[in-house]
Amino acid sequence: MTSLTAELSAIAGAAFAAEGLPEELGLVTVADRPDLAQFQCNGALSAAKIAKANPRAIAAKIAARLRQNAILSKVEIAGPGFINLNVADAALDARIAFLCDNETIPGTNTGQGRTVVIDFGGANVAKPMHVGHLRSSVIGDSLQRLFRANGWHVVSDVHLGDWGLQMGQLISEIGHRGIAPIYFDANYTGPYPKESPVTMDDLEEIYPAASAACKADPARLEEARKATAELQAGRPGYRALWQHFFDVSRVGLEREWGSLGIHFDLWKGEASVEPLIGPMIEKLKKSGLAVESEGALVVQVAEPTDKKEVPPLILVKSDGAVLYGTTDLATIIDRVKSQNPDLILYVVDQRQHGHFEQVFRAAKKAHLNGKAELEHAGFGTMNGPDGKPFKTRAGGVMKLYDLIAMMTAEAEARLIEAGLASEYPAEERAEIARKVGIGALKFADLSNHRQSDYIFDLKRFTRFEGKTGPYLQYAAVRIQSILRKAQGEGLEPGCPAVLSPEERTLALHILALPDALEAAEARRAPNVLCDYAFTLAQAFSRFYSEHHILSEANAQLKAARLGLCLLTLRFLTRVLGILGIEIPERM
RNA sequence: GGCCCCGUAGCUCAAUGGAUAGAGCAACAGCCUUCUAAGCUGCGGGUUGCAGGUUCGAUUCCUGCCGGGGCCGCCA
Repeated sequence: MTSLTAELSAIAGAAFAAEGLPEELGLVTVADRPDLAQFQCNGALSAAKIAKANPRAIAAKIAARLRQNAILSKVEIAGPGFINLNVADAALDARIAFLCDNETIPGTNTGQGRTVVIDFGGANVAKPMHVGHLRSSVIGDSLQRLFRANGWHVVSDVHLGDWGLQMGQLISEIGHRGIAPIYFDANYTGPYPKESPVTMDDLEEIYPAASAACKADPARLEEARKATAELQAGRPGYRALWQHFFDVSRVGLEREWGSLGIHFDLWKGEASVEPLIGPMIEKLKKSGLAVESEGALVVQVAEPTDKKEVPPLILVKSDGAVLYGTTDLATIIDRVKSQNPDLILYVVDQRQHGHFEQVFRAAKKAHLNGKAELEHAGFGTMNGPDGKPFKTRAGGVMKLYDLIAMMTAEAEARLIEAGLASEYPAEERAEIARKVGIGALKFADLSNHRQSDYIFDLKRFTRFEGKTGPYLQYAAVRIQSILRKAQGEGLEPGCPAVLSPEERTLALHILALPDALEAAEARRAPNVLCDYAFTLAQAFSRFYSEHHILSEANAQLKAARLGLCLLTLRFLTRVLGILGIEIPERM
């Protein structure tokens, strides 16, 4: 599906070219002034600079050429040289008819089969997911859906944190507690029990205790460091214990992400690239990139042009253990080898920007990244009402599970409060509340600009009025309801025709989907799609309040309007789907 | 101290260098014997932190300052 703006840009581009001007000047966008026109082209203004000519004179020449084209019903010059354009209703009808005849799900093909690896999720083994994981999960998932819609081959990888100091902390804590002495017996080499000595619940208690112990006692921290290094060096008991942590955690994490409708293609982690680390370090040493500094092995990544001080990337600590920069580097090697991607996208907290800069520089210096662009798509934090990162009332970190439960409960309270879904079976109402609660949370998160922080506001997010997830879900549900009723009356949706201003605005917005998809991809910005979905729902609401559909006497007109309902529903469902938001059957 | 991000309506947030800076919430005034009023229509609301610069044109790009957040070698 190509957008109207793309079609018009091509037409205007040809006109500029015919005047001996750059074709790119023909870029046509949706008008900033809907009161004046549907579309605009600002190329004459830029052309004036290039050709050192009067912009209005250039605009006049372009306009004369554009008027030859039947797709345009209006071509006007305004202000210093804006070219304002309207598209003929017949042209709109033709394009809408094409969409109705084709069941293909609208998307674009900016990807053209290129491969992108998207690294998101950011969870750690043995640690419950908390609110800090929400944004990476929700934004990352939306981006993987978006890139797929745009014709990319997407490989999503959860890249679990499973190889750092926290593993050593857990191991040494378990050693202290004497829970499973067999794993600590240096003389015993296996086999080890198949059953994990700890459950996920155990780990959730043990990890904070281990972390606190290390904070309070330097000796314990030293122990944890030693255990980490030994784990990485391959001590069998520790490896076996580690495998139990991983397996137990994965079950819990899959359930948790599953409840959010989020899935990963790969469940790799830092540890999975462990076999690549040794050879990588050898190679870096040989090439002279890896050098010793203050007892550690590092790669210098500072550039003479740097304004700031860029610290070296540490590959191996003085105690022999590796850091996440090391595994990140090895992971690039793994991904290039197994996927040969064109792009690797890291959906990780903005605060780690410096870290990725180091890793990317090191990777490029060592030519590890193949043909892949390396890009950090950072995001801001979800804050509490005080503007500081979100905490529970007690001041602790809120678990993601609890946050979702809170959203769902609030959504159900709102449903009951509004007297909705009250006659539905309790089970269905709970399912609606789940979809609405999660939809509210995702939409609130995604509608903010990715890089900025935002304030969590339970009441505002779950509101059914305004720019919220529930409003959009409701808009879709309402259309579904009309179509169901129509079906009950034996009515078939027909091909829409643009007859009224409301229908025209709605049709124009439907045809603008590719622009939204492309802009969202280019900026890695789901909020663009949130805007699109909201504006689409608003345009539909205006159409809906202006034209009664089922009571329309003219059968042909009724079918045409039902067709517009169906098309709007398809597009709304599609966009919400890319945002990872489900629509209930009814509400 | 150095560097990065942010500062837009009362509140929460948008806006590839373009016209009169937009939404939502809140306030006010209308619209339901008809498809779910969780909606629609109308109405206000701004020195885009401050001061310069580049440009025909700046919320956007550059410089400085003020304010908030973050990062700055052996955690992730």
